[in-house]
Amino acid sequence: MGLTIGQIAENTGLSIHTLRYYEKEGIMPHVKRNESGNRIYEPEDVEVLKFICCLKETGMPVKEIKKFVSLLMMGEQTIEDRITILLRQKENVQSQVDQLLSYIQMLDGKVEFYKSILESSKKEKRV
Amino acid sequence: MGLTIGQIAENTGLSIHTLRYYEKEGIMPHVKRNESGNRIYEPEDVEVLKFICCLKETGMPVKEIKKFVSLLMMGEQTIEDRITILLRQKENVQSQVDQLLSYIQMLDGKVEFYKSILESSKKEKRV
DNA sequence: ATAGAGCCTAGAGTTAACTCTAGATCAAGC
DNA sequence: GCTTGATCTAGAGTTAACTCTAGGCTCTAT
Repeated sequence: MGLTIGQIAENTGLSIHTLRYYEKEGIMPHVKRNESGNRIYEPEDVEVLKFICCLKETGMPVKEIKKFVSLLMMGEQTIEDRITILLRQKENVQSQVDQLLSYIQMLDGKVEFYKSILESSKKEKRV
Repeated sequence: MGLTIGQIAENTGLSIHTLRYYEKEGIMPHVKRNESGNRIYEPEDVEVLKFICCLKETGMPVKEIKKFVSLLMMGEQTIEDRITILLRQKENVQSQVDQLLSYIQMLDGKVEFYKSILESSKKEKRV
């Protein structure tokens, strides 16, 4: 068993092109092939892919993801390095969240400002 | 009074090139010039620029920022449209935040998993 | 009056991350 | 046996958002 590239594209939202690109670039470890050379994704490949998407979506550049994946493929002696990378990434994401929350404040402030302009122009018309 | 492009670059962190590019692309309204043709940024320009940075940092593409800025320049009759855009952007940012928080969970989960591997390999050595 | 700093424009170049194309294989169904 | 649909590779093309270059002003300090 295992899924074809088309099925994976379907249920990750990534395109087939992107999946092949990820593999070519070493962002995704090599995936097994069947007799006719087609990629077959096993459940653990799907897991890895999802985690890679997490790294990507939180803004880790492809080059660094590549580094992380190469640690992955080197086995258990790289676990401490992987922890270090992930903890740094987590801090990173946390400060992104803080930034975004302050931008929400800013957007809100502007909306309120605009609303107050609308209010006062309504009053003017009423006068 | 007013600030030069170099001073603005200094205190926004944007490069001089980027500031000119923003103006050329209509992302930033036209800035006044002095007698010798150099840009002079007034406090209100700085305000607008900061807000543009907020839109950009929250993921609004340059094309849409452009649209927003053109509404800005059309005056008060576009305020309702601006509110609509900003509220949509706010929702947008809120769901980014939610996403990021769930990714933090995921990173944490992986770190814990790695730590448990380290723990159990320590025990093995001790045995 | 000249050297240097900071500014100008137009337009070319770069980078990251895809995205697509061409030409080929291969298994399944009519 | 032939078409259709999914897959393959290598490599070219695209897009967004800058980033830089060349060649040219203008003000200030020596």
